[in-house]
Amino acid sequence: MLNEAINLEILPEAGGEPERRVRDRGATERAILAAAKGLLAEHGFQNFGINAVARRAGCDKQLIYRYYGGLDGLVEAIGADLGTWVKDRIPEDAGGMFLLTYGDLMERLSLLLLDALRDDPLMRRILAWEISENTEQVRRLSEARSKALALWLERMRGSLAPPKGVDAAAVNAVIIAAIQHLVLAAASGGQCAGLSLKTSKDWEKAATALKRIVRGVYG
Amino acid sequence: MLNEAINLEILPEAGGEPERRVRDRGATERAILAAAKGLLAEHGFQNFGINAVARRAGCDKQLIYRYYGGLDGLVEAIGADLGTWVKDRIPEDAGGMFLLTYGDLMERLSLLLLDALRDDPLMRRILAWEISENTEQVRRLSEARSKALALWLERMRGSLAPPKGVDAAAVNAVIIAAIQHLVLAAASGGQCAGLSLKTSKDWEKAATALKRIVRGVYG
DNA sequence: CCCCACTGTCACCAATCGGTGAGTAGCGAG
DNA sequence: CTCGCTACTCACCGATTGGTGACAGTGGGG
Repeated sequence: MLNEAINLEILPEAGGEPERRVRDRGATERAILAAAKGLLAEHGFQNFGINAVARRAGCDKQLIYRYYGGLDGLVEAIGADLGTWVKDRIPEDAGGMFLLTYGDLMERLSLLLLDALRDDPLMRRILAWEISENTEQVRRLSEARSKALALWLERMRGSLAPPKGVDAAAVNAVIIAAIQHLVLAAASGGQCAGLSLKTSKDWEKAATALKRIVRGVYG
Repeated sequence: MLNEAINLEILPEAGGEPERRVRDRGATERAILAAAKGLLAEHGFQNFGINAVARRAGCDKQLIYRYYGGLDGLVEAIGADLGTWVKDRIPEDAGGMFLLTYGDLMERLSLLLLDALRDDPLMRRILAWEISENTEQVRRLSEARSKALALWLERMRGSLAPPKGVDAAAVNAVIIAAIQHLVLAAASGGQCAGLSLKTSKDWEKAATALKRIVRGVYG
């Protein structure tokens, strides 16, 4: 009743807006995906639902069920999109750089990852989601993300080998953990463990500390 | 209607349970607080709401409004409780240990923090919450948590001074970030950046890597 | 031309949410 | 015993959730 009244009032002549949704499935699918990604990036997974996505995409939620098979399928589609993260973020000249030692490499990689995460809200939200929930939905997404990350690292690593006597896998995991948490904490609270992370000067300090740590283990 | 039916079916004789809630405000308040903490620890902040807490506490949600002024007040009460975290977790003999260098201290602190977080589900959930949302609710909680942590660190530090030429605050923040993220990732996905974190053997590897990192910066 | 598949819309469902106002039950003071 | 305070419960509110079935408009192929 109410909805009817509102629609009748708003729809017929909304000031020369696009008079009617064009019948273009592809465009609609893209709009839905974009809406989902935007919603996730801007507001996180808290109020992420069918209704919200449909509202933002400007279409009926029924279409989400039809085209993606529901939220799960939509999330999976986002995960598939995540594969492009690598090539969007990789500086292609990485191979041509003068990375003499494994320490050089890891220092550079750490800072690159830090910056990449720092200006990728969607990836951050997914990361946070991954940490807060453990549903099948999230697990799929997480898998896609971690695969993208692994690919990125692998590609950057090239032929450089880690120093012997160090469990590089474990050490790198710890370093990556630090980077991810720093970025997440900064994005939500502006600080981490008492260290403010707002201004670029703050970030310089953090980056310096990170470099020092990497150099400490890898020389 | 439905609720009525269910209540009539379950409440009157649930196998010799306490026949009736005793009129004891203090006990009820404690029950509510415990329910909230348990709910948060077990299922996270996702389905954390008035209804869920009241259901678990076995009382009407109205009481939560009356005694705590709603969810916000309840969360605040949880935050206040967090102050006790320190004395529950601190090995009191810490001052008597042979911590000769700042590196010794930080190594020990790192491992202690790692273990403390590893078996404190509530603290982990709060940490995750802190990272995923930025409401006033969470901010208060976060403040309480970070104060507890700071107190803990301060108490452990004693009179040992960090080495000169190192931004200890920043470096420690990075280390703490790493620890927190490792524990969070492990608790939700069982791994971090490809490093499995399930068995105690896995954790030994992580701890070794962490030690190596700490020693790398602080010698 | 008509028909049918496809795109999109709408109305409705049960369930749950946070929140509130009104009422009941028990205990202690007078 | 009665009164009144307090602990507690209940019934309801509007809003929103995920989900479904029926319908409308359109365009292309027979």
